Amino acid sequence: MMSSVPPRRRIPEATVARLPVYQRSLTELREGGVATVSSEQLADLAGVNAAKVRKDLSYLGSYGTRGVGYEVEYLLFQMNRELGLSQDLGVVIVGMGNLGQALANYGGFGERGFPVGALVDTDATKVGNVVHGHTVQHLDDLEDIVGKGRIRIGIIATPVEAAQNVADLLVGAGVESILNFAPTTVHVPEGVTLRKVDLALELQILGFYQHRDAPDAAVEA
Amino acid sequence: MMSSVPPRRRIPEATVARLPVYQRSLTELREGGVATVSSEQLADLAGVNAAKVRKDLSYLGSYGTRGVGYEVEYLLFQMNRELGLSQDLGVVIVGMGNLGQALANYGGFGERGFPVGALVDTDATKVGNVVHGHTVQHLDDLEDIVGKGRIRIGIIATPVEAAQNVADLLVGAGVESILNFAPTTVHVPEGVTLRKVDLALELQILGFYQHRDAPDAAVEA
DNA sequence: CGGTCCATGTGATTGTGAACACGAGAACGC
DNA sequence: GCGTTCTCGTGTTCACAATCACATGGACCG
Ligand SMILES: NC(=O)c1ccc[n+]([C@@H]2O[C@H](COP(=O)([O-])OP(=O)(O)OC[C@H]3O[C@@H](n4cnc5c(N)ncnc54)[C@H](O)[C@@H]3O)[C@@H](O)[C@H]2O)c1
Ligand SMILES: NC(=O)c1ccc[n+]([C@@H]2O[C@H](COP(=O)([O-])OP(=O)(O)OC[C@H]3O[C@@H](n4cnc5c(N)ncnc54)[C@H](O)[C@@H]3O)[C@@H](O)[C@H]2O)c1
Repeated sequence: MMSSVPPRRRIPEATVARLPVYQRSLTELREGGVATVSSEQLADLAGVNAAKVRKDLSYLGSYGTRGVGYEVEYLLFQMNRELGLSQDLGVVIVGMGNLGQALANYGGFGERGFPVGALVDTDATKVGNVVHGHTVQHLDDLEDIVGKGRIRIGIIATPVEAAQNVADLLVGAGVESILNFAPTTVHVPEGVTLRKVDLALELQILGFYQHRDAPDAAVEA
Repeated sequence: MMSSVPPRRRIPEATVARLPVYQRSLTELREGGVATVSSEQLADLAGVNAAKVRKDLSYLGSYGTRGVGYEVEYLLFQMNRELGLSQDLGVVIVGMGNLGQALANYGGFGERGFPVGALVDTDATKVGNVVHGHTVQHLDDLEDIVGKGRIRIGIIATPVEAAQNVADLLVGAGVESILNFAPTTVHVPEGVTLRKVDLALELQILGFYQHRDAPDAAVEA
């Protein structure tokens, strides 16, 4: 059959990054029993300006009502469809150290459509442990784990030295999206989406602006 | 005396976000005993292209040698100066749950010039505990903690409900930079820099592209 | 049923960052 | 000391994102 969703205009990357924020705000509104919302209200909740909200939402289609606003329920449905929330994408976390365990214990991923399907490590003292209901498995079994567990996304929470190797193994096992927490550059083949989260880097950016705004503070002992 | 550092051109935000990546790569090169590096080599290490590296570095000044490359040691010195690494900025982590503890146990922040100076929570069963050498203190004492500890940056690792309140308290205590991990929008007054890290949002972005590239996978049960 | 109101949706404009191409200039060999 | 070679530094061009401004069209009232 034909594709049921006609290929709308391509959605700009910057907009894609904001859609989940709107989605979160809309979900809160729905919980609160709010039926309709204006672009201005939504902008305030999401921390952006109203014009941007309207432009962003327009990429999804014309789901608002002029003079009134957007119906929360309907807009949320359309957004979830566009974001692909209709299907859950299983996640494997590689590296069960401080960070990996915190991530594994966090319930927020499953709630948002990303159930943690498997946990992996190489350390013999960690393999076999149960974390948040999942038994930690060995990296050597990654291919099986990913294949059988319908895993679509990999999270790298290993030390820097192992990151590239783990990424290669994830790709080899069929994972198409990777989120990397190790503070290093990893390369992936085309077709695989990689995003990185570097917490120390975030602090450095904050530090830069603080330094810039008050450079003389450095003088003070 | 006059300002020793003449106000060079304003550095674009996108460049600021990349400088720490270069810095990290340069540090690795220095460890490896490499004396000079070309923009192309550095680009490869940082995962960007050579032209961007040159442009970015040019905002710091002309520290390269044409036909040769950049002297690692000297460039690193200049970069650290620009990034303000000469002075350490103390960090307070608010919320000692899964994530907060993982952050507190992480040694990478101190190494990069951001020593964790204090840990804070409200839960009576957590206050008084020692995590990674720091005694967890109560949120009520935040103002004292920030003032006496020369804390300049606050990290919010509390549940969503508490995030805005904690941010307000941090600002009230004199913190000028905040890194927020709670998946919610928090507002801060002008003059305070806020950055957010939303891990579920990162997964949603990955999920979007995966959904887009293979939308029919949704059909498959 | 016509008029008014009001927030959306979107073309136009402005601003910012990425990519490109090439001139500038330092090292090195002859 | 001259020419060659190599890589930086940067002006220019192109692409994309933010912002603006207003026409559009549905809702609602009388
Ligand atoms: N903990 C934090 O808050 C934090 C913050 C920022 C960045 N990071 C980064 O996240 C990564 C993990 O940090 P952490 O504090 O959890 O470190 P950690 O040392 O506590 O844990 C690392 C885990 O990875 C496992 N491991 C090592 N090699 C592996 C491999 N090849 N395959 C699978 N597992 C492997 C180890 O056995 C260990 O359990 C590091 O790269 C760190 O720089 C952590
Ligand atoms: N754990 C993760 O991997 C993870 C991932 C993504 C996002 N987050 C977000 O990070 C935040 C923390 O997550 P978590 O898993 O550590 O939660 P958690 O429930 O384990 O810990 C929250 C901690 O904050 C403390 N707290 C509550 N109110 C406080 C207040 N007003 N002041 C100070 N402390 C307070 C609690 O006592 C608790 O110790 C949440 O907003 C969560 O959504 C966590």
